[in-house]
Amino acid sequence: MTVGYLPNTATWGNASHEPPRDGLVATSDPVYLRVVEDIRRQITDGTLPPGAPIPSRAQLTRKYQVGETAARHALRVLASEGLIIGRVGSGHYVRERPDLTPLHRWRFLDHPASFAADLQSQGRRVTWDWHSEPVEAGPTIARRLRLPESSALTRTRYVYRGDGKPLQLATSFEPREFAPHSDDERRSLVARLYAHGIKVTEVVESVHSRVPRPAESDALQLAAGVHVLHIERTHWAGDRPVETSDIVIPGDRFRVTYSMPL
Amino acid sequence: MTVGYLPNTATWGNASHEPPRDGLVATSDPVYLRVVEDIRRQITDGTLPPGAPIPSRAQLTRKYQVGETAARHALRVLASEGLIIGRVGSGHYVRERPDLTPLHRWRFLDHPASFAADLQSQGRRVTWDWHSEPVEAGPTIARRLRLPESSALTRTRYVYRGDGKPLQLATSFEPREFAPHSDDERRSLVARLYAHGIKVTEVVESVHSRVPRPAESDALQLAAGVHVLHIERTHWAGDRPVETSDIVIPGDRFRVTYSMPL
DNA sequence: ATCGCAAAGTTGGGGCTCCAACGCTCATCG
DNA sequence: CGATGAGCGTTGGAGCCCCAACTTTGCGAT
Repeated sequence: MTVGYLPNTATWGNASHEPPRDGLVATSDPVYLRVVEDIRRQITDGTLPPGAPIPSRAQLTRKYQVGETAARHALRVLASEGLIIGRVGSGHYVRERPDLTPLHRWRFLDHPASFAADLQSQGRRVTWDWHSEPVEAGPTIARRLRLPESSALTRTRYVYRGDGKPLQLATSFEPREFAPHSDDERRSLVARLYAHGIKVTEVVESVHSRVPRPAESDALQLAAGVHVLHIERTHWAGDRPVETSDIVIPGDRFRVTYSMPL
Repeated sequence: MTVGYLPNTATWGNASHEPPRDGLVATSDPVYLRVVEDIRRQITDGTLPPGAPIPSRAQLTRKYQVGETAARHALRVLASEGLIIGRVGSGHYVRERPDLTPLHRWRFLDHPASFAADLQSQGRRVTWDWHSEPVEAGPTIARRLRLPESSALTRTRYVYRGDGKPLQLATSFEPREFAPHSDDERRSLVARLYAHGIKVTEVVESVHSRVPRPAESDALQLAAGVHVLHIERTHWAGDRPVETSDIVIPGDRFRVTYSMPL
């Protein structure tokens, strides 16, 4: 069935065909954008509340008089924007966006796991495990710790979980001579360094957003399209960096807050 | 790891064609993912440096023995991740990612435009303009300022530009009676409030990452797939919030840094 | 040696179709 | 009355094709 190809009515110039027909024209060039914009508007202005079903591909083609490709493309764009989420066999729905749990970075500053402490203070059960191993600094970390690239460091990787689900990854780098040897020593970085005659005076954090690396996406069980917040934290003793770590958290579930007294 | 799925023998029977042929098979479920993962790996490990050309659709179909749809889909995914960028008529290229300019949020705390001050201290020319208008608080801002929803506020929208290009959007909300009436008053929020007998004691910032709203994407001239960093900043006088603003910056060009003394 | 132009290649918008895995609903059977 | 299963609808992967707008390249003419 379906022999030869039909003319394929106007891919580009559908000038003469129909009068505007749909409310305000807008005539925005790509057809799928008309669909995207219309649905996006309905989501942001609340016409379609979280959980509401989005018309299916078939329905969209009818409603907006577009081909299946366009309908499909529109849905994919909205999904990659995180506005809707598709469930196979069921349909697309307006994404319930979990409200962003605040992480109060300035409290619990010297705590074995400030992250866990903060969440626990919010009544969540947080567990974590870690793994330490000796490494060489390498270019990036060497620059951050102002050490030669071949410096002997201890790298500790942490995985934090809330009620089983992974919430945060952290990787800490510190000169090997400072590394903790017991669980007790691990408790406080500041106390540990103090025992070596080093007084930590300042903690600097640098926050940026990026696409998760595949391993992170995997470890944090991230949905497609969600970014991560990457916090580079460095402990300083005067003008000397003594420890640095990379903290990675799902961008769709957390916000980090900082308080600065005047 | 490795969640693993089912066999998935070629959907539309070209089953018998050729033997695996390509290095380690991996057989990861969707075909397009094989392409995505391979290219992503090459980009992240530096095999494909920034600016390097990505094989075209046609070349990908040959190289990976996939259909055009899959090749296309792979490229779209990589583009929406911000790893590559497509130029019509030319090809796809590994995205040059501008290194992240740090914004030192704790310096210049009470400056008319801490943002501009920071960048100017880095030797950039920053200009900005603003527009004020009276508004009602509305649910969100009312909560942030702990005021009734119908409170009379002044909203000021700022657009900051560096060498002409837009870099940051900011929207500030403050009770109408505190709003500046002259350029001079605008200079310092803290001084202005002090004139009303209010002593700002603390600035709290909450950082999260999200997809830009269309208007923001437009105003900041964002490429597809880049997120924004959204900073909610509130000035507090004791336990009373006196001003709050939303600061939006391109997530692919900036990082925000905070310093916390111990 | 340089200019101009045509051919070839590439992206991005669209179109159509097939199919597997899965969800939902409803009627039928025990 | 409750469980079960068939059928329909929906997503998502995949394939193929057409075309407009644009870049790049290489060739031939000046």
